[in-house]
Amino acid sequence: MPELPEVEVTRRAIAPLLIGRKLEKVTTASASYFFLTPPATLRRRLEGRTVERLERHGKYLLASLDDGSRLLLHLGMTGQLLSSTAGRPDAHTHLVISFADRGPSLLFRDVRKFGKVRWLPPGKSDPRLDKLGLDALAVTAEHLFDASRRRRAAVKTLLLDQKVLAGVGNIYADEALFLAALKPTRRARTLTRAECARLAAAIVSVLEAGIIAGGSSIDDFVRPDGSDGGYQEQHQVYGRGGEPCPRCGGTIRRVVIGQRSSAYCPACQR
DNA sequence: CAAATCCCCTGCAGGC
DNA sequence: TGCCTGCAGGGGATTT
Repeated sequence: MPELPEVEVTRRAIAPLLIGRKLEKVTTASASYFFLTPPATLRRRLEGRTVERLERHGKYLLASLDDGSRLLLHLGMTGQLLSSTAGRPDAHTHLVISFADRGPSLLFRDVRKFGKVRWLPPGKSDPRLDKLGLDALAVTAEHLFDASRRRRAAVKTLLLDQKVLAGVGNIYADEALFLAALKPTRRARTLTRAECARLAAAIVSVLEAGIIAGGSSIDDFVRPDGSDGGYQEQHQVYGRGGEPCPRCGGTIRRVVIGQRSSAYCPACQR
């Protein structure tokens, strides 16, 4: 499932596929939950435009076009942005963008349709973007400490709240909490400044390692060239409930926190 | 404001 | 073999 590292890996890979190229033809699937902007409007607004920049905000991608408008993309659970050199469009391909230079096209596939695409007129933003908290790569101990003071909820819930921290999802939350030796069920407001410092460092560490490894390829994530990321091989606890803890050998426990499965070592994480 | 719940969607694993 | 159920989960909307 795409989180900050997977979105960043995707951004870096598709930036050269988008920037400076003129969008010639946009092909869309039928209207669905996926399209926040109706397909016909999307085609009309995009065709003929040139992409100038491609930025990441948390788990969102934002492409700036040459008329001042912007294209907002979210990969949801199973979204993939692919070069046409990596595969043909199929029943799960909702968007195909071809370019005036006749080079490789860009495909947006998403099996579960939790992904989103929206065209933003010049000068207009989107509440989804406006609500985002600090980018997770820039997290600090102070930020976590301040944000957690009024929170009775589990620290893991805090990490998953995109209004607090933008980019962390279920995998990297579990991995960061393991690295910081903090139990995911700990009440956020009970964290000390020292623990917040450990947690902030752990978050940055696992996210950067995830980017370097090319993301975590579980479920559907693949890189835009079709290759798998490698970070799943470095997962210490995520998806490993019942297996031995890599640090102490005890058994990793699986619990549900805020409707999400979580894995942690009861001995190592307090 | 925080927190809990439901829902969108599809593929797959497990049970019988 | 095949049907049915439950589960995975980002995040918005709604309710408490």
